[in-house]
Amino acid sequence: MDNFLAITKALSDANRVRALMALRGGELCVCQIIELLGLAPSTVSKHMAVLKQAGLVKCRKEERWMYYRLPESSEQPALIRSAIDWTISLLGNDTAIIKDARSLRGIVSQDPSILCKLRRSK
Amino acid sequence: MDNFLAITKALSDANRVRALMALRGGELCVCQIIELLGLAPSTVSKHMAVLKQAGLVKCRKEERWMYYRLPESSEQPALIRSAIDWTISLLGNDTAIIKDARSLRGIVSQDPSILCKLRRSK
DNA sequence: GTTATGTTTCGTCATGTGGAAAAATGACTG
DNA sequence: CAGTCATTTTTCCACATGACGAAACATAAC
Repeated sequence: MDNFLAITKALSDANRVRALMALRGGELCVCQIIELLGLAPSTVSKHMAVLKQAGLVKCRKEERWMYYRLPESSEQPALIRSAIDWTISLLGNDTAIIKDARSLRGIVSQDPSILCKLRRSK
Repeated sequence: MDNFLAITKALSDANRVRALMALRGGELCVCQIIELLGLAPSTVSKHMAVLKQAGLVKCRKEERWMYYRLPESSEQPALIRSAIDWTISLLGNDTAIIKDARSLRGIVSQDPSILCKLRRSK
């Protein structure tokens, strides 16, 4: 029950769901998710921690950057796979999610360091 | 997205999930759900309203009693059916849910009016 | 040591959960 | 048929939790 509630709570916020769905195309750096959602770094960091706590995402640190990704099949309990599949099946055609996928194409085409520079200069 | 979030929010509270799962065996009167959850009537009423708003339950009023039930196939959009099936598949074997199913057998064996009388005398 | 990236801490505001009391609705009774 | 009782919902309030950003902190590259 606790695992289930951790998942449904993690999925009950629009920004977290957007971040989760954005990872369908592969891992993303935190600064790329910040750019996608348009939120403060601290807020995005906490959202990702909630998703991670629920088991819905994994992360790895490479040099300066923290990358988040969907768990691979091998590290995916049935509960998690089922939740992600369910979410994708219900939101794959959602307007906001499709819009995010479009803006992501622009975001991932740039190097993370450029995104960070641009954000600092705002 | 809004429908999805209404569902995940409704499913992110243990008492609401317990109430939803309790309806698997058929419709229940509010006073039976009050007995099952051990919460105040006003609290249970609000929980059921959240589930109803999300489309996860339907209700009908008969005489003094309000009965809640899972939506039938005919009145079940794919989004809802998928959510309920998903919840059942993940929680059907949950300890707390099984315990609830057991205590429900005692609760439904009594007439609703007896339950209400007992509660008032507490 | 300085700069860059992300997280943690802190404070604020909004939302959620809970119960008591009042209100709404339906049934019963003298 | 006015009045009471029974059941559920609505309203009100207290308290807890959650979302957000700014600033301080941690960690890694240069």
